Amino acid sequence: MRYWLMKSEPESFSIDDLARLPKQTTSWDGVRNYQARNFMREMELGDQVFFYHSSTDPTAIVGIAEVVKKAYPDPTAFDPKDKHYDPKSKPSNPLWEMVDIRLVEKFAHPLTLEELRAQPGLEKMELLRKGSRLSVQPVRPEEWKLIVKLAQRKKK
DNA sequence: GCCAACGTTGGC
DNA sequence: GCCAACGTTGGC
Repeated sequence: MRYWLMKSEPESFSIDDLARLPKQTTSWDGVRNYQARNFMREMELGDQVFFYHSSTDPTAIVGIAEVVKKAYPDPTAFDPKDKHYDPKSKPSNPLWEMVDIRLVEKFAHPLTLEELRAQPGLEKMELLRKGSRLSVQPVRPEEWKLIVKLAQRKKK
């Protein structure tokens, strides 16, 4: 099983939005970056995903989701009225794909980017790399375990 | 194939 | 709101 991190701006879609959905499941549509798409193609059922809130205050890992459907064509790419429409993607030859994820756990205490940066052992995390913009990225198992432990330990 | 221009992401 | 970093586009 592999571990991942996916970013979302909470103003468009937050972990609370995910929690409110039927079956607490959503399709991760709208990704228009080849590297991010390729990572989604690698995802297997049961893979675990950190849910990250970007462009907010504070930015933070706010919970865990899991992959419940493997990569399949993203229909928003076919819709001219959709914000993420891409005429290069045809139903006969889809360019963009998405996976479905289901909420596993919302952290009682989100781990902020600032806290992650200060944490020994996470220096190599893609999320913390300067200029990193990848919205779907792999997380190393040791990083995953450390972050989960921190989230459980954290008390205010 | 190079690279300047442009649009976007996302932390601050 | 600013702007650095990044990915993509398109002229040459």
